[in-house]
Amino acid sequence: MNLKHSKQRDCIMEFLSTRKDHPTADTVYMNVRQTFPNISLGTVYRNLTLLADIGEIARIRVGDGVDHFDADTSPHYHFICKECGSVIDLDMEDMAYINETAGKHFDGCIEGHFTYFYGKCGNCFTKS
Amino acid sequence: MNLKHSKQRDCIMEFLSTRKDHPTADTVYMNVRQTFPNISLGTVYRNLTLLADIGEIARIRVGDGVDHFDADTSPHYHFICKECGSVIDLDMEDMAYINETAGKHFDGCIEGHFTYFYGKCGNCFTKS
DNA sequence: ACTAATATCAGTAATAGTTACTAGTTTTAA
DNA sequence: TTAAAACTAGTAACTATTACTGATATTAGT
Repeated sequence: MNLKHSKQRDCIMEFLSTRKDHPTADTVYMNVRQTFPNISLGTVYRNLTLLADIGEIARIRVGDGVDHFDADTSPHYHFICKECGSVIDLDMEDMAYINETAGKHFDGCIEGHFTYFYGKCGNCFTKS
Repeated sequence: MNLKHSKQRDCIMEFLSTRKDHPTADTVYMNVRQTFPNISLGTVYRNLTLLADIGEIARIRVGDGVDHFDADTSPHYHFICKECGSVIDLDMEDMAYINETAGKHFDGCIEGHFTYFYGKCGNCFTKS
């Protein structure tokens, strides 16, 4: 896969870098349109997929049926607010050790885990 | 929500109880059609959603873009095989304590977590 | 710089999974 | 027995995503 430079892709990447809230493809689309009014949603999807494939960004699936994207590819856990749906980074150590807990009575090979936490974010918690 | 009895729902529930492999709505549909050849896919979805809402079954989202369903509603973790995609129950203790680990530097309220493990299942592991 | 190869684009159509609508059928409480 | 309401099959609609198409932009080699 021989990459060529693309202004649209740069713009998508740059936008994602400014955000810590793990936007969806649609949010990226809305924002990138301020720079490229004619950009296609397909282009956004194609580039997000491409960037995720080459490891520049991370695709995050939190079970809400929509893919979220994160320019921070360092391993970290996420929190999803049940009220407002926002996806927030958690500051906590890696839990690789739970893979061994899981593997104790399992005959296959456990390579890793996906974990996300849910509840109420700071904002929604103080409101209620 | 006042429930009425329904043969179709019974059949769906009964089929799910016989399976430990967390079928998708489509798999349920295919199998229930052997008893109700004219059952509608919509009916299957509606009843799976209803049963999940009242807590009779669990809806499992493992990030493959398809909802899986489980008649075993006791809390337990799942393993997803990267090769064959099968969803397998894990025999391991609950890890409620990781909620506190996650909450240490977080200002909201952590109520729970979703975790699933991935790798190669026993079958696919011995094959390779 | 020029050109050819090809990655990329915008626009649109197609797909998959799921939910919503509709008119007719079952279930069940009175 | 009956009538309200939950349920059904069939179908249309919806959402998120991917695939297709002909035109455009990028880039390596001259």
